[in-house]
Amino acid sequence: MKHWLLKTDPDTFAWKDLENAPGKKTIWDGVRNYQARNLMRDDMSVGDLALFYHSQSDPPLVMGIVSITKTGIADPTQFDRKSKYYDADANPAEPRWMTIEIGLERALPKPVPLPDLRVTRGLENMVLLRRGSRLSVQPVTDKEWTIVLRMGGL
DNA sequence: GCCAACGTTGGC
DNA sequence: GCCAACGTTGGC
Repeated sequence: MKHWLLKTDPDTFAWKDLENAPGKKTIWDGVRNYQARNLMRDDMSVGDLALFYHSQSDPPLVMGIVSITKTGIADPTQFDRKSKYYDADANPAEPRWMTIEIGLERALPKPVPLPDLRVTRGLENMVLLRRGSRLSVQPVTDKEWTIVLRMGGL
């Protein structure tokens, strides 16, 4: 089983939105970056776990744990003219933007602030902490996973 | 609000 | 194929 980190701007979709979603599940739509897409399409499996991270908050926080509940989903927003993620070049026969469905596993008892991650030994190479890192879907090593969960009170 | 870093677009 | 211009992300 692999571990991941999913970044989201809470103004767009927050942890509480996941808590309120039917079945506490959601399609992870709107990702428009090829590297992120490739990770979701090629490397994620049902049952993998991911950290749910709020960017653009003060401070940015790791909020909780989600699981990958479905893979190989064509992001419906690419075909939706009314969506801000609409892609005029997307072809329904060969969808460009593939995504996943996630389900809530559990909230971290203590959400972990980004500044704490930055000063924690063992996380020096975490993708999230790399300079200029903007990737919204990232791999997390087993070691990093264990450290972050412990910081979060698990 | 600022701005560095990054990804994409498009002219050549 | 190069690279300048542009738009976006996201920490601060």
